Amino acid sequence: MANNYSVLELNLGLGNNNVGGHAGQSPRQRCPAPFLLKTYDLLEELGENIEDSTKIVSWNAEGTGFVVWSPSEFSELTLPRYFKHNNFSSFIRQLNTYGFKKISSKRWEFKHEKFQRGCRHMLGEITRKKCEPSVFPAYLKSSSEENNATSSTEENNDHQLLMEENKNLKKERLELQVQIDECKALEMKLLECLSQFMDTHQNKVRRLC
Amino acid sequence: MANNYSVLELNLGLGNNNVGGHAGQSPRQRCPAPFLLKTYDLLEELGENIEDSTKIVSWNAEGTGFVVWSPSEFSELTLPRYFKHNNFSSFIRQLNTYGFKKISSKRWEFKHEKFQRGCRHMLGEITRKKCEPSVFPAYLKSSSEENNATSSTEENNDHQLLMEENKNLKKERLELQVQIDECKALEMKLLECLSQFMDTHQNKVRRLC
DNA sequence: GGGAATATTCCC
DNA sequence: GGGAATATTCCC
Repeated sequence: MANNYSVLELNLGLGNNNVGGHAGQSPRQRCPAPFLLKTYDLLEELGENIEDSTKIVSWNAEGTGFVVWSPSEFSELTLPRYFKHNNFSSFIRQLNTYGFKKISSKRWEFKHEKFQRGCRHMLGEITRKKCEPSVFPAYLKSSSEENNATSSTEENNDHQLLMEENKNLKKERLELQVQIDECKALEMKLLECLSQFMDTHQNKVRRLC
Repeated sequence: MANNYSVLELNLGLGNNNVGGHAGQSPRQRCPAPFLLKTYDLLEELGENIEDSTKIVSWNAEGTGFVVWSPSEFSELTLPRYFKHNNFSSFIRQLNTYGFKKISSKRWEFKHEKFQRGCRHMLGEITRKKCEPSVFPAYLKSSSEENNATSSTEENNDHQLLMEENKNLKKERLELQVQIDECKALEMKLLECLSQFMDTHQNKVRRLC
């Protein structure tokens, strides 16, 4: 009773097939994130068992998205059966993380190009959004902390900024390294191309002489 | 029944007092992480209600650490009342994250200098371990975590290291940027070379015909 | 033990 | 919506 999600949890963590050697940008098939599988299954299962009048959540008419008809019931009843929480906002946060769009201001309807009825196999093409780092971001924003203006506040703040900057620098380093790798790959291709061209050319000239 | 942790969840997320402007390395008082509060409370509450013979988990005799006497019961019964899971290994992972040490090979006993019976107020001084990527090799790190090293010295040292790392990261960034520029320049040359070659080749062939 | 990915929460 | 901290999971 207490753990009525325990069975559902079994398919958690399959997402690790994602990370192996082919973690590139390829749109090829991968093991879908647990969140996507659960959300998809939830729609399929609820669609079967519940008649229209008591719909909590369902695919939209075209099957190109889904609608949460009753957020309160969805949160109370559906969410805890599939996830470790019962907060609608956490569910929305995940949708945003995976690039879903809210497509109506009047009802809770969401779409993702690769999330459609009957297309469970496409879920593997949906990826998490990545965060875009720039070295000097957030700390220009921070407005009102309860200013315990002590002598050490300034120092702490300084320290904070330094850590923030370091973190961003590390992110940036990673990105630069990726750029370099891509650059080198392109170089290789160009060189190959060039040498192949030279061979062809020589042969042609030889024949013509 | 199904959500018997719902009340306990109310104190989740108080940890946000942590993140504001003063989230530095300072050993000053902060709002303890939810994990620490829950683990502490769990020991206090269970200690009151359960007689020795059925102990699942308790403080050790000196109150300087705690013992999980029955991991299986602890996982099944205790964990889900305080956390969103019932996996002993996840609990251990959190202990490690917060710097607890397993201090016996014979039983599940854990200690953290700042985690002691009757000292709920010290929990705020326990921080998560941070991951520290390369730039700064381990040889400058202090070995023993348990030094009560005076606050200001530690802070200064930390700040020093941070600035050093920051400097190195910027240097490295510059080098990476140079690499990228070189790479791109080479690319350009290769492309030029290729196009020039193609021209020459065409001319030659034309002449030879 | 700890790295790293995903999940959940809180805040802007 | 999304940034960022903490929590949970899986893997080495």
